[in-house]
Amino acid sequence: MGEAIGSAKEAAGNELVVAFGRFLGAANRLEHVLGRAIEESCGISHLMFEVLLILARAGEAGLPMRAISREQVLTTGGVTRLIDRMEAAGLVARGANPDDRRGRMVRLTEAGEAKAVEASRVHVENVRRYFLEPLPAEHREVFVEDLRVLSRSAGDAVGRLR
Amino acid sequence: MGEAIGSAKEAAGNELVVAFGRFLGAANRLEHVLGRAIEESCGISHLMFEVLLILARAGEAGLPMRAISREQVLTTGGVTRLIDRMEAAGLVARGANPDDRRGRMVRLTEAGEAKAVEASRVHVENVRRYFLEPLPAEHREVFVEDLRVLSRSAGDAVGRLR
DNA sequence: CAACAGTATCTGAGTAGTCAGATATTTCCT
DNA sequence: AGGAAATATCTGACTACTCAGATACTGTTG
Repeated sequence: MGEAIGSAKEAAGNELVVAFGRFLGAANRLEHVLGRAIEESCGISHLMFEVLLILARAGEAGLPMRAISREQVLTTGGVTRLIDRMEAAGLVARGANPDDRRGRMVRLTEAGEAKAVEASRVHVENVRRYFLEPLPAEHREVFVEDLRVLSRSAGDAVGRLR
Repeated sequence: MGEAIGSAKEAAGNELVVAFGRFLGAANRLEHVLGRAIEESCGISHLMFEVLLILARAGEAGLPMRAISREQVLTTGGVTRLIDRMEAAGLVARGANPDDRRGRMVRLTEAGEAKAVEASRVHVENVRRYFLEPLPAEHREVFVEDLRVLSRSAGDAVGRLR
């Protein structure tokens, strides 16, 4: 029975597909534990952290909700509820969208900005300490470029798939 | 305010950390849509698919539940419930563990094996079509090795972080 | 071997997402 | 302008996880 799977993979795929599968799993687990780490030291979920970063980039005026659901792996309903919680926690504020009265703008509060900075520090530090520094030295340079290509290719694939 | 984040990242990190962050997000989204694709064409969730593969590798005797929660991003409680559903769907069966009467063994049913093969085909085909084939030709070869290093490094990081 | 710490699984309660449908507003077409 | 189709957000009902605590067994240690 193991053979059945093995041969299905052999027939349709190759080394690369298998390596890719393992790799996606590993990346996922890593993001998972990095998210946990932020949660424990900063008290915000991984998704909240991503939203804080998105809003920090957006500046003073903030963004409509829809912009957040587009950048995230979250439905619009999920964004509504996530922003509800972040608003309750004082990290963001909702306001009217002057250009479109269906929509609303979300922007960081002061506390939200502070939390974004704090969580970024923790996150960057974790990535460095637990992933980058232990990386075999001969790979560190090569990876910058590969990571870019991988990110872009993965993004393209996501676009094609949905 | 965008500056605050920017400089926090600059201070603690570098190109690599930023590239890495974008990349992790992209990998995650990709796994997410690949999971969706399987769900739509095979009627099983992403996690069920992973469990099917794990059990297919394990062979006739199956595995104790604990082995599954170790390979997955799932708590033991989550595994109990996932296996409950898979059992209800006829994909796996639970049995006694002769070596340890606290635990139970989980193994694939015939239907589970068939589903594993079916879902593997779909998944491999999706990875090839949407990710690998569009990959710039000059990267395809290089990546096999890099993916391995990345998978291992990510796995190590996960181990260190938790 | 009795007690106790440890491990495997299950379960009740709580939380965070999904989906589908409601509402308000905009956009586009004629 | 008038009305249909599209879009932005919110909500109720549902699902699938987590956490903590219960139960049952195992392994260790004095």
